[in-house]
Amino acid sequence: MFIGEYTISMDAKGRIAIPAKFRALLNAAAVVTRGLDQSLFLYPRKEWDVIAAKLAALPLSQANSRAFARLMLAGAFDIEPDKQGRVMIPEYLRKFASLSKRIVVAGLYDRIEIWDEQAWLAYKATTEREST
Amino acid sequence: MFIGEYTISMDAKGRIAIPAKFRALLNAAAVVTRGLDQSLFLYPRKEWDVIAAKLAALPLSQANSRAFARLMLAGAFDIEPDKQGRVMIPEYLRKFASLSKRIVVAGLYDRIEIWDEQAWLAYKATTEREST
DNA sequence: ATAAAGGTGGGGAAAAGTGGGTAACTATTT
DNA sequence: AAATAGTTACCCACTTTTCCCCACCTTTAT
Repeated sequence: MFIGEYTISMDAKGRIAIPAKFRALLNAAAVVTRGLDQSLFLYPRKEWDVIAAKLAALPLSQANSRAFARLMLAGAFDIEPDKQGRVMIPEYLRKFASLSKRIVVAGLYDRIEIWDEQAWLAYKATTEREST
Repeated sequence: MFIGEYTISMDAKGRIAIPAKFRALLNAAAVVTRGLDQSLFLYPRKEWDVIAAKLAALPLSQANSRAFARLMLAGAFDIEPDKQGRVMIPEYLRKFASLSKRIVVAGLYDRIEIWDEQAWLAYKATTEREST
């Protein structure tokens, strides 16, 4: 199970080092895709296969579920860590999540989310404010 | 069952020594999370698994339940005691509970709470005043 | 009173994270 | 088809963090 939040940095080449705790659970094969709230979702290959099947099964009749499925399926990208355990995030996904140097990687049970630090802090601040 | 209240200290490396009475009940696997009122909750692995499964089952499509699950899951952290029975509290959780050197660890039936001593004393003072 | 167990502090080795040079590979252009 | 430019990934070097281990101090139990 993925839990916890880590602040790491993305280098000039668009590489990020997946935290060691997560790396162990990915067995060297994962899929990144566009997520919700300006974040990226990263799934282990096996999980992704299940998710993709579910997305494909969503009713075509509803505009919002169709849009959601399209967002995630079309944006998906296979990644493999290099020998140092780092992964390359493709340019279009970096742009989608407006990733800059400081990145937050969060474990959310069956997936990992990748955020720009600023966006993450802003998101946390607003949700904390709302829930009090 | 966790009972009792202990005052211990956190060292410069962010480590705290879980009281021996509690350590026995954790069987070397636990999860810390953001608690209520500026405290942290520490659950044995089994207890946590139940909570996490519930959080993961919340609908991803709804913004508020998504936010709740995010904060709770990303805020959680797997801890393993070192050979001396101490655990490292990650920086973001230390900050969340404003932990400084003096720490209070309290047993609350199925979980352990971790407080900064000042916050604990302040909390106790107000609740005692209110209940008389 | 003495021994044993629990708590505290810190040095140092190992692991994780970071940055950048360079070779290999792809694609595009002439 | 060859040349060039651009991208990818392997490798090395360096910094930071984590964790193991030892030493010592305090408390509890016999």
